[in-house]
Amino acid sequence: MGRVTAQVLAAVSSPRRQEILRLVWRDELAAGELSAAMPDVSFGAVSLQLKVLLEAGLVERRVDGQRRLYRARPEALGAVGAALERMWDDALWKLTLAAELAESRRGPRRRARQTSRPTSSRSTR
Amino acid sequence: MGRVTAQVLAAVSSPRRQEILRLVWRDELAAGELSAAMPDVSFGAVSLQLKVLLEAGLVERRVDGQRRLYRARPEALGAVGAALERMWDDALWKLTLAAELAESRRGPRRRARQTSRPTSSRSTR
DNA sequence: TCGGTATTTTAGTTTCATCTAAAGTGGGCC
DNA sequence: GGCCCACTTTAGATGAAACTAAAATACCGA
Repeated sequence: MGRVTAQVLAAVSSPRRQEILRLVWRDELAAGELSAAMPDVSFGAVSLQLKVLLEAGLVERRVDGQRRLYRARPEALGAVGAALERMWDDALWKLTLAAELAESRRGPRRRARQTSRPTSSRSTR
Repeated sequence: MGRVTAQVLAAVSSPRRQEILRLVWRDELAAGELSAAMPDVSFGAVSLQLKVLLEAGLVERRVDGQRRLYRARPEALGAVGAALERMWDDALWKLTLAAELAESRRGPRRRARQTSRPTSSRSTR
């Protein structure tokens, strides 16, 4: 099991990054697919959070053509990963997720999407 | 075992609060004794962090005369608590703590201590 | 080489956690 | 009451995290 360091705790403490981890916990997703699943933040913001997670060793990246596929590394999270899974299974958690994300917002409030939605690319690969 | 919520993760993610938790992990300490053990922050700052930990259920408070004794609640942290203990045992952690505390500082930089050091009160109780 | 798509990085903005200093609260003792 | 002591809370300051929009980079196919 991976060692839980202060860096790991810091990376996992952000609701936004928890959301990303949940989305790539079992299956890998392209950065754009992740971004599409989180309509309230820009692609750039997602990419920056992925970088944080990558540097903490909490996700791994695989190149596929022009796409970058991300997948969580649960083994890096050890006991904290199990705690996250329990959190996600918890019904109460689902009810409070939106509120927590809203609370955790620090940057400027969103006005419109940066780019037109990624056109559910199915062609590459 | 206590449930690890997003609030709990947020509370343990701060190096300053990790330091506090470590100090009251086994034995209870008065707020002033805690503050004396952390000479680089004011009494007020310690009190505020204790409040955060208290509200997250990670410490408990006991009144003793004019003193407030704090003790960690490891059971509230479940497996994450064990991860913390491992972190504290790690030699590398000790080397990086100071740096992380420095990095995590957000408020104004310290010039002098707010009050004269608590005079190692041994009389009450 | 060119154009399009996918992603990352940069530059600049906003919000909030953390801090300090000082004021406030409350217990204990004379 | 009046004083001191231990602690908490408030008001204000500061810096870093998280964000957006836009520019830069990377890869592919024609």
